Amino acid sequence: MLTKEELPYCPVATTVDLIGNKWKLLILRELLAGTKRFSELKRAVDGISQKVLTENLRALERDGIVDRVVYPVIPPKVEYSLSELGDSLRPIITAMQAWGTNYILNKEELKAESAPE
Amino acid sequence: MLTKEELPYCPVATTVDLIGNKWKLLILRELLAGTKRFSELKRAVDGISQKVLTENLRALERDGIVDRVVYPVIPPKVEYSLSELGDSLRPIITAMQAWGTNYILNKEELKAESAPE
DNA sequence: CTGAATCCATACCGATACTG
DNA sequence: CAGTATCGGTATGGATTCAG
Repeated sequence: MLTKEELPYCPVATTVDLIGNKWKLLILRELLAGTKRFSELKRAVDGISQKVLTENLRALERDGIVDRVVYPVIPPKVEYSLSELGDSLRPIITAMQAWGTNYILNKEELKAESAPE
Repeated sequence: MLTKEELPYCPVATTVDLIGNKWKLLILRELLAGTKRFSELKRAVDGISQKVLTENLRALERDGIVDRVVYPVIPPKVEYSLSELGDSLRPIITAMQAWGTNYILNKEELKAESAPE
């Protein structure tokens, strides 16, 4: 967890430091839909390797955004979910989802205009 | 009804592809406040190098998010601003700003509790 | 002032092998 | 299944130089 002294003073920069990379944003998208096992996340986040997924989950856990629960069974079962802090990021992902949806829609409209039927 | 997995492309992934990196998000933060010259951006975005700033501005320009206006004067003067599309990203940055502000505030409150005067 | 073009270090990431 | 460790290629980014 970062201490206050290590944090940049700009709120946007603070947020960017914690979740401002491709993989973390996509992992958050998945966990906002609910608790997921490691293998589920691996399947859901397209193109991510096991190593990178692990690294990002560790970072999110360290920063108090993700909770990790290990079930002592065989074979191992580990569940990841958002902490309260993590869930509070929802508006950011929601805004990105809304923008992306619009972007794709407008793109298709333009395509339909320039090449009707 | 289509599930997220069945869609050709995820809206969040689309957004992430266009602006999902540290520098672009910080550049957007600056340009949302208004038109800026290259040197102003360089100064405002802490730690960015000229090369990386140029590369990211070119990418944002290519994607229709940023407008670039060159004034044919000596010394050169180039102004960057958000296009309409770029400005439509405002809710995302605003959400990040709000979250970051809260995060910092809560952090300071915790600190004050654990070490009261 | 803006920016293109180098060179070069290192950060990142995929693949693989191995463990409990 | 979940995770660590290692290796090596690639991408990223910083510093510098040159130019319009």
